[in-house]
Amino acid sequence: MSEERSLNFIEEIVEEDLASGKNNGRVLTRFPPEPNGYLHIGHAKSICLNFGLAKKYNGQTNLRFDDTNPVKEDVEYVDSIKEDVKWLGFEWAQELYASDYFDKLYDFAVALISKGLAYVDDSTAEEIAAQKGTPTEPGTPNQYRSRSVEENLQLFADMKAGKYPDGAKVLRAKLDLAAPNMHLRDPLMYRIKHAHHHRTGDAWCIYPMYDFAHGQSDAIEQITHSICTLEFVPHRPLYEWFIEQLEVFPSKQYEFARLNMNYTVMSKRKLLQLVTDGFVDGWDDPRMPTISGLRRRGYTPASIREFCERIGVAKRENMIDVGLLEFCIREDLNKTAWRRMAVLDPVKLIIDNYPEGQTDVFSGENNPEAEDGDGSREFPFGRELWIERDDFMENPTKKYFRLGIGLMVRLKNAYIIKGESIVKDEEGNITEIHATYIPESKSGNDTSGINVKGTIHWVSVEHAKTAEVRLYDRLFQVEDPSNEDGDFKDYINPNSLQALSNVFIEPDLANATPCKPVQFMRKGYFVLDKNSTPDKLVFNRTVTLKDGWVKK
RNA sequence: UGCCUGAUAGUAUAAUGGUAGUACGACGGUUUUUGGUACCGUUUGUCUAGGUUCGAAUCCUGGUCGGGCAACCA
Repeated sequence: MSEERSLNFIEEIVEEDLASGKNNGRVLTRFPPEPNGYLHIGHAKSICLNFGLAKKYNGQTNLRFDDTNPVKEDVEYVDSIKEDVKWLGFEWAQELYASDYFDKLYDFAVALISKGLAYVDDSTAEEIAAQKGTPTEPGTPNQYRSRSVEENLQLFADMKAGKYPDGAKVLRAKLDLAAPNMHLRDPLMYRIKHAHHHRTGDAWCIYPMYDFAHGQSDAIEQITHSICTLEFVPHRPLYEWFIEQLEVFPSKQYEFARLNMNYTVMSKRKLLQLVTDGFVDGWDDPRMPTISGLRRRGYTPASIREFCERIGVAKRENMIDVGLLEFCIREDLNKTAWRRMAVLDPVKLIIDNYPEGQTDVFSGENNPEAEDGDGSREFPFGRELWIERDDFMENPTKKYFRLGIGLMVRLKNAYIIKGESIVKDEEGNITEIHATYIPESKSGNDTSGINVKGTIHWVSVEHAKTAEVRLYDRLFQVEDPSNEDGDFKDYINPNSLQALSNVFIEPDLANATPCKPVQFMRKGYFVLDKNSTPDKLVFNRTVTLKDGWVKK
């Protein structure tokens, strides 16, 4: 089936390269995160693309941390990134760091200075910005641009030696201050930062900029296909210029459109704000579009890989409906998750004609999708049960086929019952529903001849365990919070988390284990939260079941 | 009034000069001891105006609209 799928434009490029014998048939990609935040679903797209390509064409992928800005980076992020990539199911050929190449990069810079293609500029950031001109006006050179090679060499060495404070000088490429492409107007190559680096410590006080680190790292590793997102398209001429001047391995850069998904944000900067401002419970809050958040929410690696496969890879801006992600996790979990019964919003059901103190034990298959039901488990039945409050309707509409006075419904894996009467408190809330059961309708041995339309889930009052259940909704109230007026945080959905502290679950659920998703029948897929304990079970709802019932 | 880049159903994504497909969604139906699943069916599209061609989503020209670019961020 995968051979029937048409190729995306990058696969086409790779196949052309393979056909023409380029790189001797070698395919080496890289995934290059900056360790300044946690990975999100957009990174998953890039991971699946880079690792998937290598896998498909017998190549390899390096994990390379783009750690050239020490003030923003941290080992916490390095560790989380490695965990997330592994969890998604991918193996990198080498774990590398741009900082591994600092010596090499320094030599590259010296080489460019020696060729008269780079110079040390003493201007302030503001002056440099002003001298760059605007997109419609060319930039103007300053006096530093004409410094001699010897002077530049000495100054750059002094920069490295720590003779100057932050911001005092920068190293710039000498290109074209009138270039229509702003990135070619003498871009910065090095800046001074007396900052502690998470790997190189205090060995350096000058750090290369992205444009003078990324392509060079690609070349050092002999990356064949360097895949990045669309905003780097205007950097490509620079990428190629440096490679050409340095006469290093000619890695090629290709750009695809990043993933956007509605009702969330997809930038590390914004996600960091949600974390630091306390709108969520950390990077792995189940509402976050981070890999770790999705994992805690109950998403599986396979479902995320499938999602990345389905969204495709192209060059046009896109906005993916979060519904597609939900489809992918339902599709996966439907086949694997064991079915259990849990009553989220309980109301008491009393079966008047069922003897007090009597207990039946019923059983139900773990998964009706599996050949043999994937085994089964037992659960007790008694005179008093918890059922879902909205599985009863006092004045049922014609199309409602659950419980009502005089209406019959099947208790899943047990008996058919008929609603008889209700008891209300002073405020008019239903406190008890009374019903009678049909003894001949016993599940698996039904001789009643009665056909009911509806089946509802239930839990025995006497035997039920309790749990906390957390229901999640979209984090934002609008499709594209970043594109609205004002601050994106103004559009946060105040009801994105609903915690139900008194949920009744069938006894077998006490054996639930983390990482093992379950389906609460008719309610959705759930997974144990990382903070769950045997004494206080906490379930996260991954996703609801698709609801084909439109009320009214 | 610069440069780069893109435009195909509601959303994504194919068709690489030769019947505009697929998936998700929506809608309808069959099955069902989950209003789930499965299965079947319906619906909706080439930004625009010209041109080349026997034939254009595809090639050419103009326009329109979207995105990116002027960080000592990546």
